[in-house]
Amino acid sequence: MNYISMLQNNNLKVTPQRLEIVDILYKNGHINIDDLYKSLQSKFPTLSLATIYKNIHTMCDKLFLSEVKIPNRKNVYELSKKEHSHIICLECNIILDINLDISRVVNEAEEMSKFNLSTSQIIFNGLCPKCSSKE
Amino acid sequence: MNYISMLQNNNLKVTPQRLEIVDILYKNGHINIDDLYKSLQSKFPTLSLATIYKNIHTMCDKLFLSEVKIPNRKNVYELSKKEHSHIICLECNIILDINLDISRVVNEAEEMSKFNLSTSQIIFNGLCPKCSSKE
DNA sequence: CTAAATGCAAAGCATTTGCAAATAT
DNA sequence: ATATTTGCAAATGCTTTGCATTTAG
Repeated sequence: MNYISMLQNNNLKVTPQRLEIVDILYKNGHINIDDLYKSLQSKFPTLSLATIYKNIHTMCDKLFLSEVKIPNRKNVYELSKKEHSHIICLECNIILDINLDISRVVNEAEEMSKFNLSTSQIIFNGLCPKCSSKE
Repeated sequence: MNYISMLQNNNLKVTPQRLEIVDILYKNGHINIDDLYKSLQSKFPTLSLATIYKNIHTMCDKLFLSEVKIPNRKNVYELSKKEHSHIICLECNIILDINLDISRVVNEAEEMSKFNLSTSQIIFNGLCPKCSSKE
């Protein structure tokens, strides 16, 4: 699906700033506000942080962006997609998506807690292959 | 293990403020800075937020407190214990600990990613039994 | 042409810092 | 007696708001 219709479907005007924000998110996967700001500076020298905050929040409200809260780190944002887990290298800080079958664990959690579960967040921390081999 | 030796073992002086903070954490399980502040007001009318922040951070640094980052909520703190997951009611906001066997999922994540995993955070969202029955 | 978005400056919160006074050991 | 901790006030930093100007549709 292309960014333009994604914005239009949500009654958001297609501005160059928004297109670039979405493009950066698409290419980077996960990015925090400051890095996003830095990435946008060259293309939009006058762009303000306020614009980024406003856009990130409207897009999160429209549910096509998601906020990811990672321990000891600034929040990062990603384009919403099928529920997935995150895996983070404690050395080089790379963040990857990973699709796991967690149904067993969810079922166990429901049985134990008697909760009716709807969503979950899973973050794994460790060392990526490159950083592992350097130790 | 008692709070006093927990503080002493970490070269922290045993002040009434610290004892009460730890006691509240022990009784509440999970609490955010503001609620902690409110809970302490009656016992310590002059206690300042700065003291809470300083203490929470030194205790987190000493690793006997842990910060839990929950989507759409303020960070909460808990006494460190065996790794466990959290389960949160979207209706009444209660936060519970749950001990699950996640070894299969961790193994699968390691195989798929080739990461060397050390820790993980898992948060489940849903409705608790009480809130489920009200719907 | 109109409603929405941008960008600036100011305001608002949450958190941290500096420092004098109080306290634990 | 000394080093640490507390609590205040000020400072910092991140995020939001208000508003005039610009832009998309």
